[in-house]
Amino acid sequence: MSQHALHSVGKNTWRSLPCSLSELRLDLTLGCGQTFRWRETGEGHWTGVMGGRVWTLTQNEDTLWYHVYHCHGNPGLINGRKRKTAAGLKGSGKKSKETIAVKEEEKAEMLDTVSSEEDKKEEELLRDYFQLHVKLENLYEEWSSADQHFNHTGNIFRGVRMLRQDPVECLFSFICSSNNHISRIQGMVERLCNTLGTPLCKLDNTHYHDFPSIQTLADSSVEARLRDMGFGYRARFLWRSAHLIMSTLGPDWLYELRSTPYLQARDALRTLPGVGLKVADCVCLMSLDKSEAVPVDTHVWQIAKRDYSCAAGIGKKTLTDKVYQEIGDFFRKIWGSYAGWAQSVLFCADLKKFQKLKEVPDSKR
DNA sequence: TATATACCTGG
DNA sequence: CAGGTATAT
Repeated sequence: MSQHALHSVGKNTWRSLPCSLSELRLDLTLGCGQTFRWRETGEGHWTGVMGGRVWTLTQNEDTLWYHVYHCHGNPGLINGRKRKTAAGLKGSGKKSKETIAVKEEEKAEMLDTVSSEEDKKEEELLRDYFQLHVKLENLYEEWSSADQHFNHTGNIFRGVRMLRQDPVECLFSFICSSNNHISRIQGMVERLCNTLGTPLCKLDNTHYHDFPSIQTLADSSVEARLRDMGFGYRARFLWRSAHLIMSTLGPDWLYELRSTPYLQARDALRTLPGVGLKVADCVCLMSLDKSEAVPVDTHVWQIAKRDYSCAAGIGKKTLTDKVYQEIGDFFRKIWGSYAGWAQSVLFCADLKKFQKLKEVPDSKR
């Protein structure tokens, strides 16, 4: 029997949020390369780590379903206090027969209170992670009326949504992404977590770990260990960035960039080794609330030239800082303050693994 | 300000 | 060559 939760089997352990497929498509949103931590563990079931817990998510037409694992030894925290598990409470309630009735009632109540607090917190964590307060359908409408090409692609690729990721995970994952492809980045991030992250729980022989802390990444042994794990020259970038943050910038520095204006935050990130314009924009867009940040890689550059006849950098071999900025400005002019979100839709639509979605269904031929 | 080149590793 | 960055010219 599968330890990964299946919605068809254990419905009572699942909670839900109303959410349509045009507001969120899990397969596209979790598989388009903005995060490297989610795997499809069952048909339409996505399992990953978020907010220090292990989750499985699935959805149907109008509902997002989620299951949170509360594994033994890692019960999660409530206001810094350990969650009281049903198992723990039962264990302490075996003293005398007479008191059992009362005690059980008290405990049931306590468990209720505790778990409803916990439920609320988990729901909030999920809403925050998927930024559900942002009405994606409305944005698609705006982008579509401003842009014919988006109108076409957006109709096929609905529900591609920016995540609000943890800045530490986002930064160090994207330092791994330079001159690299998704499948290898996924493997690297997985090894990073498995070796240096706090273990959370084990499901069907898969161990889930939290993303390592900056403190852990700043340890002097890290560069060599990562090199041994096949990180190549990125091992040094990771360690040096972590070390710079711990020794000079301070552990809160990254989080404070959430309330710093976009260009200022991007420049700040670029002072870290291994962080250029592209990586800085990814971190800005995907974890620092900068919806206008447009990460321009060679792929997005192609899209600008091919689908928008964008003249920026035409005839140039490499993406200079100047051309990079021009392409971002070009898209911001079309799409406005959520340009980064729009860019991710087109980026997603261009990925090889999603090309099959572009095939017209037989019924429409 | 703008190219060229090296950098790790694996598909 | 791949969803770049740092360095030297």
